Amino acid sequence: MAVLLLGGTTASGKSALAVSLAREHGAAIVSADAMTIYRGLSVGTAKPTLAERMGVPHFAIDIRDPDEPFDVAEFVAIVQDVVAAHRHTIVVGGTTFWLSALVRPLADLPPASPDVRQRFAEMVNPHQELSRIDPEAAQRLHPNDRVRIVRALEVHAVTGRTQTAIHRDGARGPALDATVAWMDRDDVYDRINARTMAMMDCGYVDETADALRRGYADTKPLKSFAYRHLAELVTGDLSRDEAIRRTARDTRHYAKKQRTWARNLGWTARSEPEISALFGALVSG
RNA sequence: GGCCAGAUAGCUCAGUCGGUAGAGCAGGGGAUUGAAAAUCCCCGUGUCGGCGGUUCGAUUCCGUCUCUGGCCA
Repeated sequence: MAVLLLGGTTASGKSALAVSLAREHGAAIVSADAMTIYRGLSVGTAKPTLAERMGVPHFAIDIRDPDEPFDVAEFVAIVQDVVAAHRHTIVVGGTTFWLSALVRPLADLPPASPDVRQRFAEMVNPHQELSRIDPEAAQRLHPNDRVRIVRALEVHAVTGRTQTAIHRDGARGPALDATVAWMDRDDVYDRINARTMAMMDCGYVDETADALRRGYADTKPLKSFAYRHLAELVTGDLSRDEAIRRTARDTRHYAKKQRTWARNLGWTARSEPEISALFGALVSG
């Protein structure tokens, strides 16, 4: 039984490699991607096509509508199920936080509680409130990082304990027994630029317009850089060139942030042949 | 060949009434424990085109050369 976590910068070619390895060795694939979970958003998320997925069972793709919630913990649970049910598994994707949660398991924190979260989000100075409740967390977090501050307050409100204390208890379960590989390439920026252009010829605009028509304008994926600028193009607030430019730029920034994760997790890039050999050894070992 | 305008950060340019310079874009570094393609923080030394001159001091003024535009021949 082999489990490979294949991470990489966006447009590094990891999905294609994952599929070819899965075909060769009969593995299942779990997509570790916060965007490809959404139905109806395929072009802008660079989701592998049905043809590309052919012959390989894929998981965590098209499992939510754009307005439905999903989080890391659910992702981890999917991975665990798939690993338990299949001989070999490849978890492939660029959502580094999700990948890291497999290797460095999460603490026993409660899931999101929208009502509670909403309450704190409306606070004028949540950071001050957090200083009172969980000083260590407040110290750790920049006063402007409202998302994390509100989350820490939410954890306290729901559990009666501070996030800091729960973190101190340690992980809820063991790390996944898996091998990690990271992919990157020097020309990733060029590939991102080219891919963004190519998406325009594959129905990117129509897909965005369609999502807007269905009332998903304020949902998470439509607010992400994958659709934010395209949405402005559809509504006539942005020129086509500018929408493409900004989308490609944000995608480049995203790749850079992925590199930061990889660096800090100690994941160094390996070539495709190296990764193929690695997985081959895992499968037969 | 003559005249005019430029030459400053990777790019586009601003600016310094003479005290060695800063915006946008691009780029880089970091944080990250159920929103993560989200959210947040930090980062600008560059022969101011070359060489001379004036000056205590020149990227700034003057001369000259080179290059790039434009106009006139």
